[in-house]
Amino acid sequence: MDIPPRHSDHETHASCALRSRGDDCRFCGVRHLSICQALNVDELAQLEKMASDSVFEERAVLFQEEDEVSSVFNLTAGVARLIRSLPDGRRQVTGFALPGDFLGISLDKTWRYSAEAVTPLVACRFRRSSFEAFSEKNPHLIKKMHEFASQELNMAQDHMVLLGRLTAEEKLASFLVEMKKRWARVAGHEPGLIRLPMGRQDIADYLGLTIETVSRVINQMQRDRKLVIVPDGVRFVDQNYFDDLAL
Amino acid sequence: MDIPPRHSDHETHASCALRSRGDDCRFCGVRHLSICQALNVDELAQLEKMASDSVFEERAVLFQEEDEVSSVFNLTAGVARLIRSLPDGRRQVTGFALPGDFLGISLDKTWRYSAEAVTPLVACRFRRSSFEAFSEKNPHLIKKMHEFASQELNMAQDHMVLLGRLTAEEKLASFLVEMKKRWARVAGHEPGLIRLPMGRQDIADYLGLTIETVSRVINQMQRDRKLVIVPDGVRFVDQNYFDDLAL
DNA sequence: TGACGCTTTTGATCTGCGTCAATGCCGATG
DNA sequence: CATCGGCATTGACGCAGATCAAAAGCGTCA
Repeated sequence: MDIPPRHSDHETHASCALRSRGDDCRFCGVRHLSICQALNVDELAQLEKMASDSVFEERAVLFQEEDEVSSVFNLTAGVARLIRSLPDGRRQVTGFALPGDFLGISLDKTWRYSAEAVTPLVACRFRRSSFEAFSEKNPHLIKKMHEFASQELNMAQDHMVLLGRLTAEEKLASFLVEMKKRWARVAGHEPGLIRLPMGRQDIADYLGLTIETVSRVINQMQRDRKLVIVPDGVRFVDQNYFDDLAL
Repeated sequence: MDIPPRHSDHETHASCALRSRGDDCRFCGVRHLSICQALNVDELAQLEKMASDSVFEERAVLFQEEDEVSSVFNLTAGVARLIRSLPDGRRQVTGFALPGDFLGISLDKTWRYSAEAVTPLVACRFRRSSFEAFSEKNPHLIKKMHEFASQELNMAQDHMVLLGRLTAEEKLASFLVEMKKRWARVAGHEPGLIRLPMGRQDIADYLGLTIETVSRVINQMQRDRKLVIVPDGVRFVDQNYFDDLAL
């Protein structure tokens, strides 16, 4: 793959290979998953004029907690971790963003979390000011954003139950079932494989556990023939076991 | 006035004494706190025609998880707990609703959590169908609802950090600081008093702890002269202690 | 006034998961 | 191919908070 010249830190602009949206929003692979589903072809064409594809390499920082929101992002390829940090270094991963997910749904002035690329990723980027102006003129886009935010709120509440009331084994089972469901929505995934591109530490910080506990529980599940660990993820052997344990 | 079906034997209709909105939304005590702040007097008058005050007594159930959303509520007086339950009885309190809070912001078809009155409470009630129709015609109301949902999402993410990464002492400190801030916005609160109308079990289920731990930590704080426990709440003695510990 | 029911507090003990430490694994690099 | 650095795994041990149990407080009611 050819690597384009860098513009800032680890960010680059889209080359053909990683270009997911392509040159035409109408043929965007995540259009039906993303907030763009609210738009007709005309509106899509208008929005496209404001968009620029951005490519981030692994570990690149999309934005930091407290930063001003100068751009919002529509993820088209790759995975990002969303992080809240405490002054002493403790971290909570509040979520993982997958293709089709929108970052900046709240239209707040500053980011309340950081986002980092877990894998190389591509995002459709809008300047906040342009995007906000466009949404002002398209109430049904606001409505769609509200639907997406509501969905996120529901997921956040699910996650509160997980963090507050589940055991380590239940947390892992819920996480794996969640990832299985979410990958199933993404075009081009291999059914059966549950991709886990994030490291054990990210999983631990997502589930309110330590890396050691995550490792122990997953490996115990493998020993008990509930799953097999494969490169880049896991495969379920005993789906019922997971369905019974998961939230 | 046409009233939607009741969910609970404990529900009654508003009497003068508990009536908070009164007969005129323009003079509503929580108007400036609630989504109604998005509306001008004309719109307010229209919305008022669709509203009915509902009074719930302590422990009354406003609605249950999985129920169809037939009404949405704008809390005008009192406190509610919002609960997600697991099949085996474990509970997570996902939040406490205070005056000015809106229940039903997501416009989902079914409730994702239950709501129960912690104190006697009054809510301005709208049939979902009417409210949704009204919001369709008033895009700036949708925008305001989106702002409120975004704010809730931020609070939910804060709470994930609390549940996943704070110690019991830090959780209690954060909770008390949060309640102090939230009561400060409600008209008629006594400054200095942090009202805790919810029981220890509710606090425990909110913080992902047991009732015993909540009791022990609060009483230890009192022994250490960080706060004093008073009827219906606590008072801070050492504000710095709480500011340092809280999220 | 005393008995009842419910919530809170307090004490004793237990345990799930964290902490600390070592080892293993694997891809990158010279 | 050997070395290195980052991540994952595994084991031994400790502790924060859960569990179990009992007592104390407190509002209600006959």
